[in-house]
Amino acid sequence: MKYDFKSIEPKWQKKWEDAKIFEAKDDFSLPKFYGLVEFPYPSGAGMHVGHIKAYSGLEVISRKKRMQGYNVLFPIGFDAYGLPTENYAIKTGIHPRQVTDNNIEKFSMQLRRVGFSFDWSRVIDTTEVDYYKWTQWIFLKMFENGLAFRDKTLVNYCPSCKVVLSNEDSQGGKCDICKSQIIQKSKDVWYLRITEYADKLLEGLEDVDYLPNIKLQQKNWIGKSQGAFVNFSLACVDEKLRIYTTRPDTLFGVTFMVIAPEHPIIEKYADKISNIDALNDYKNECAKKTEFERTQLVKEKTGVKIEGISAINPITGKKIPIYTSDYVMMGYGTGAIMAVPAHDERDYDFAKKFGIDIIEVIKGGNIAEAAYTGDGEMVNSDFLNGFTNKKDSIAKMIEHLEANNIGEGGVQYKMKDWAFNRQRYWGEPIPIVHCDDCGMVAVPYEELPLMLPEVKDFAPGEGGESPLAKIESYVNCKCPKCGKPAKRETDTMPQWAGSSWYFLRYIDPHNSDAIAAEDKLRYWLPVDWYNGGMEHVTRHLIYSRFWHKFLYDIGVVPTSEPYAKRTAQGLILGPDGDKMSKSKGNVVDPLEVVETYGADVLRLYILFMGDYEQAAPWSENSVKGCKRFLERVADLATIAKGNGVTVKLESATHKLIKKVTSDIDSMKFNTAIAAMMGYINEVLEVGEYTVDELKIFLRLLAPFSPHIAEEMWADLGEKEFISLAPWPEYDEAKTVDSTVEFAVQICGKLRGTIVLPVNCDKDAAIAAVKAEPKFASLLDGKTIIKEIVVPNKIINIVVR
RNA sequence: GCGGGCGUGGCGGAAUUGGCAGACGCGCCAGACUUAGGAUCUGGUAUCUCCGAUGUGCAGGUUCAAUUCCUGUCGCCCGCACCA
Repeated sequence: MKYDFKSIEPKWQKKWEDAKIFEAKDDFSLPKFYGLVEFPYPSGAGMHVGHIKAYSGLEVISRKKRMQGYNVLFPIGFDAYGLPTENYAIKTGIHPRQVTDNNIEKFSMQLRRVGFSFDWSRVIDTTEVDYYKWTQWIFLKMFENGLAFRDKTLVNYCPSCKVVLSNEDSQGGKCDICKSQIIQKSKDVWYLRITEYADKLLEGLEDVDYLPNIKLQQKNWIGKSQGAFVNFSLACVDEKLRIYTTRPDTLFGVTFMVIAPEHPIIEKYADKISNIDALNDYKNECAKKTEFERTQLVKEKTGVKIEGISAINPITGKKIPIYTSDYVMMGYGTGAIMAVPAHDERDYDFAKKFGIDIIEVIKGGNIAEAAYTGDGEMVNSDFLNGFTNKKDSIAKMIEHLEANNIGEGGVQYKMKDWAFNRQRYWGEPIPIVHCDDCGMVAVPYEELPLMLPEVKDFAPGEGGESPLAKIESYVNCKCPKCGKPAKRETDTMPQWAGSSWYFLRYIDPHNSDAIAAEDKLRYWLPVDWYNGGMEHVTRHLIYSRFWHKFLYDIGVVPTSEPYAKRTAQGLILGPDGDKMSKSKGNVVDPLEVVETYGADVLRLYILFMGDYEQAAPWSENSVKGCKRFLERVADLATIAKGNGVTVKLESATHKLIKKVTSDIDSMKFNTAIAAMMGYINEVLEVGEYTVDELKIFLRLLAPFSPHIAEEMWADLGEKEFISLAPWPEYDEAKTVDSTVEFAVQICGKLRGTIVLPVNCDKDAAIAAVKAEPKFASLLDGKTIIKEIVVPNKIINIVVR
């Protein structure tokens, strides 16, 4: 058969679509499989080979599951709100709606051209009214339950994008979108109280099957720590300074305190502080630095002593000085710390620089040289002296603190509440009305969706306000509560909003009464397998788990976790081994590969290039290798004759079914493909093959390269789609040969091999080796010390 | 700094309850077919002082047997980062 992929591929893509064979059925009696891939942001650049890799894994798994009789939901959609589209609209004057529609059309065409078995009847677009109505609905539910609130705080602000960013979007002090330096700015901000779900998000990890490093990253992100809150009395004023510490048992070693430059106590007692100007100068200096710069200055500690007020160590009664320093952050704990210079490196550096006492309370180090952060016996600590286990000493101290009303045990999280608004046009409008009398009032549910209004100018205002603020007809409204004139919230939601629940909408995408029907949610949830990039495992994955857990708590969804299993694919690097980027000119266009080699080759190569979870560089020559393989497969049609089995190939065929089946389940696509290649090499060597055997092989190949599989399947007279044909079964007994080649070692050195019956017992194996002249000569005149036989693998005779 | 991972031919990578290192593919070499070959086919391809020995970053250890386990060390990658 001539391998004419250019005509084969579009033909079968059309047949699949016409027959709707990949549409999931809402037949709850069938076993189900819900495979989810991260839906793309439809950028103008079109698809990237990385998208193909991200989807190909679950594509193969879904296709196999379908052939195994599962009712498979394998959907796709578009996460279409976002800044690139809006920026493009500002630049060109084309409406973001138009830009989005064009890009989605382009992506859809490209995805179809690769032959993915997505259910196109369930496509969603987060910017469509029918979709964002429910995004707003969930927001209102959160508002109703006190999880969405407004607060004035210092925020990460990108002066270039003119937008407030979450901590997650401003990592390293750079804007996640345009990479420019972010600055700190005081602003009214919407938050989602994700911190209230910190424990649930942490505990939920116990019950899900995520890759271990993904779980770990989530744990680190949540950053739970156990410790205690301690209230330090201040001398001169009637005030307690509250701190958080993970080592309350080192309280006897506290020789000073440090508060963040922005700590409110400075302003509150400004009249008592003699060097208030110096403190304000220091604070202003710190405000100029971004958080990034602050965290970069690890070497040299800076700070100012607060003159006029000091603290009292609640346990020793000693008066200790208070300093302000930017190594203490307002955003973590209470913005104040007790400093234990002997046992904390930062406190040690600070104490050395400012000449503060250092008191050892844990034995084991040399505090004249450096802080000792290890474990050891407690000393200089009164009732804690002699404790050697840190758990015990901490427990004892917390007991003491609580008994004397000085403090109490408590926990802290690194994770902060989620800044949930953007001053941008292309996002979901926040359905809230500001009324002078009633405060913040929710738009009534029956008025949803709150439509995004038409504007002429998409650019944000100079003051950083949303473009929506310029539209008076939108802003001015009546308070839903009291009916008086009121103003609408003009900020929109961040891009993460729509993707936080999209997997629920696929289950029932056209439902106008609910997110999805209850019985459908019960049947399809949880997502059985979710695959996506490592870059999303701390933000999107945590946000969407948070939303899901909230929806579970209010009875909307039936499972506490959205995803039963989560994996991540590795990057595809450029041919030069660098990360693909336009500026480096090493980007591979998947559609060009489809044009030149075919979609089947592209899919096969991307899964063959290496371990699915590892990064691997692109190699066009290897693409050609995959092409050659499929051409050889096409030629099998001329070799295959008759029915039944080819004796020489029977066990090879059963072994192959076993290998491919188990390798797909564990995402070891590269070795599954290697096994298929090896098998075909063997078939060509044997030179005979039956149609029955070819049909088995084609079904194994079908999830990887479905078009050629369909074509050859049809050529063999099959009337149904191979995509729906039953997955081949293997007979375990037939996966073993009657004889097996043992490696023969003398004293652990390989001396040759010997063919013996399979499962041959130890004595017979040893006897066979001794009977073989080439081994016998090596044993001549030696004393046998030990004889080791590993069944069907190795025979080792140890001699002296 | 803390946490996680990795290190195997010229290249991508196989091989783990410790059991024949280099599967499969690329590249390369030789040959066949050919006016031609950047097509196809056949054979070869870890290294060396090649009837033998050596070899999975480096140095040790455990074992009949180590890519796999242990100790030390070097190098690279990723995540978090003054988190109290």
